[in-house]
Amino acid sequence: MEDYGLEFRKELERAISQIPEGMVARLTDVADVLGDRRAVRAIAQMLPSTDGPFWRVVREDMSILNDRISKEIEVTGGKAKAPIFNDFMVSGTGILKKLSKEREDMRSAIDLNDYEFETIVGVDMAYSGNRAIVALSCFEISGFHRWDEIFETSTDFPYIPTYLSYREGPPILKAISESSREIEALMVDGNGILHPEHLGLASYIGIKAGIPSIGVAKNLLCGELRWPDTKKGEIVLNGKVVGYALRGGKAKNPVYVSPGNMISLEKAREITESFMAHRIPEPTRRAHEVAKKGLMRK
DNA sequence: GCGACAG
DNA sequence: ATCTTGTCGC
Repeated sequence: MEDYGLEFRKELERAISQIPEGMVARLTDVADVLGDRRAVRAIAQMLPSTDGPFWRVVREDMSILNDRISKEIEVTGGKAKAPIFNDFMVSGTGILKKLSKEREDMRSAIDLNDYEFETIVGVDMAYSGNRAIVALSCFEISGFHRWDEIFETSTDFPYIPTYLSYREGPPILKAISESSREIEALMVDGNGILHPEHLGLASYIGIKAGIPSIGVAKNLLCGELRWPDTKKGEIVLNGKVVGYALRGGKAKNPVYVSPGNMISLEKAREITESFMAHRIPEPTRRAHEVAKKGLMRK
């Protein structure tokens, strides 16, 4: 499978290794080298296990991330007193720019027409360190539960807002291809076309697997929310309705539904609504439980 | 300066 | 996503 996790790490190490002794580099500048400022948190988290002088990376306000830098330069009040290095030599535009373009090219493959299916499979993941569990829970459209399956994998790509496809996409696609069951359609934990580039995890998986998919997220990633009535809200992005906010059961907070692939906005909403006895629709809800339990045993 | 940022 | 105690409500 695409090993973007390793590529991400290698690119980070290549950048860090260029920071000379006596200087520091800003986290945001390092993130820019990799292609997207949104990766700052992921990078900050990865730094301690990165080959090279990772301690020379500082925050925007010059506050240090690692004590080891105080042995090389002056640190006052937790802030580094050293010139900022930002003359990175880079071969390309950064891995995240490349991945962003990959999604942009995939966008034309999204099909928002309706296709028939009698069952839908909820997908979710649970993590424990490097260990990752993918759970699939199949339901009939009528609401009847058919089966559950779990797969053990791993993920190296970090969580970066808007790049979830590269963290959870490969493990999920692997599980789908390894499954011996018939998988007609998917309900994914994450967004479909409700995404800055109109291509979230649900669309990514739906396209790669070639089946209908619906995205259901617990938090709003982007877009503007409009509530014509109290039960259903429209999510507008770039002047278009790309999804709905739905409230299920006695829940105060809504979930955000958007079509992934091979389904219309309205059918994605209708199917999701039919599974909303609780806040989280049943397929995804059950997959979440199954994944969590799968992590426990063994 | 403040808000926003799927899992 | 994960780390985590008690607490409020049905």
